[in-house]
Amino acid sequence: MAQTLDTVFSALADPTRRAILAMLLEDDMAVTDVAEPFQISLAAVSKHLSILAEAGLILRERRGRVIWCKLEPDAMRSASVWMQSFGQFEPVDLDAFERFLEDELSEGEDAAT
Amino acid sequence: MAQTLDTVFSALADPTRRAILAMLLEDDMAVTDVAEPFQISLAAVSKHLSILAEAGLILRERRGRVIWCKLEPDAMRSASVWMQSFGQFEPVDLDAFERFLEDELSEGEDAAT
DNA sequence: GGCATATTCAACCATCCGGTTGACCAACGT
DNA sequence: ACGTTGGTCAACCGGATGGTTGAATATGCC
Repeated sequence: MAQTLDTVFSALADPTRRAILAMLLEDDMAVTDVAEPFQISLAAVSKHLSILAEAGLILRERRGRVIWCKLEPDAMRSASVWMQSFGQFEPVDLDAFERFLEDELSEGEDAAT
Repeated sequence: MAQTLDTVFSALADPTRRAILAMLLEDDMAVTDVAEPFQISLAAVSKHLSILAEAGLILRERRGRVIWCKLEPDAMRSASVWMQSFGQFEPVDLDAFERFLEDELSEGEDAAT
């Protein structure tokens, strides 16, 4: 969990990882379930999850033989503050967000195809 | 100016580039002046500027034999919206921002040393 | 024209990144 | 105890990234 601007921004720079975060926004998920919609190997997804965890963006917690992934959105705060300082963007537009999320999800899956 | 989440986030993932953006927040600058505080070659800085321009984060405009770099903070909007949607962060804390900026600047210069 | 200044281009290098595969370890069911 | 399921590790591969240097281009000055 280095959680520097470097690690956070570069974690967010990959579409697969952003898609994973969007999925985790819905609910906590097991690694295998996270991997399911993507075409890449489980090992590759596992690496992505490690990068997200290293950036502090998710937590992984073993329960039995399943490892549960949980979003840790607080890790984005410093990066968000950094970005916002560059322009006084209007408060979150949820409609716009929905659209982004959908684009992102399909993008992520396409990328994995 | 692709200006996708991919290009914006990966442009922001480099400390030198973030330092450059912070410098441009103060004022428009010529390429040579942007390069001055860094220890890396002018060519390297020029590449960083290309990446920032490609992400839509800056504009480069030739005036005489000098190329002026200008911040284009609007390019951060979609990325900012994306991030904010993950947690309802409080409105920008300017004090916190000042601190980040200073850290970033010294980081960037250290990184270049 | 000829020189200096501002910036990019091109080739090259080492390292990082995202992916793969196969071996490995852990925990559950029977 | 044994096989199965969940997940990571290790080695490898090709392509991107950040840096370098030296040549090339463009503009301004005398």
